[in-house]
Amino acid sequence: MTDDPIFLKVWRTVAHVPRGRVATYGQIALMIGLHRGARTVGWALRALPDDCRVDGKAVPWHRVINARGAISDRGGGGGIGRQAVALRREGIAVSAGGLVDLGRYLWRGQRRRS
DNA sequence: TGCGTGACTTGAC
DNA sequence: CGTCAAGCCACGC
Repeated sequence: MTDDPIFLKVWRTVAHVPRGRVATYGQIALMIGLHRGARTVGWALRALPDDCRVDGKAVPWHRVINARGAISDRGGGGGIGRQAVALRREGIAVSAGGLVDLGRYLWRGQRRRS
């Protein structure tokens, strides 16, 4: 596991996010040991296969959003719309602008300093 | 070996 | 609440 590529760790960590909850890139980064690699997490998700499956497990990439609680704009492919729909489908309230209430849906309730 | 790139974060204005 | 700039990490060429 420690020898596995970063993106593999990211996928596995994301796969641990329970249904109906969301996690931020920074949070995922912290869990895999990258205290400042939120961008790397995004990079890893970008490399995620279309099947969204790793090691036979589905990777809920749609549960990963940025620290503002907004869906990242990956610039095309209509991905954000798809992600918003997927989140609502799990019972997560998503505003018209694609914003999610982190204080209510954030996984494990972990938050950074205020 | 070094530079550019990106689904990010945070602090300032 | 909106935009700007700087920082950080891993990967591909």
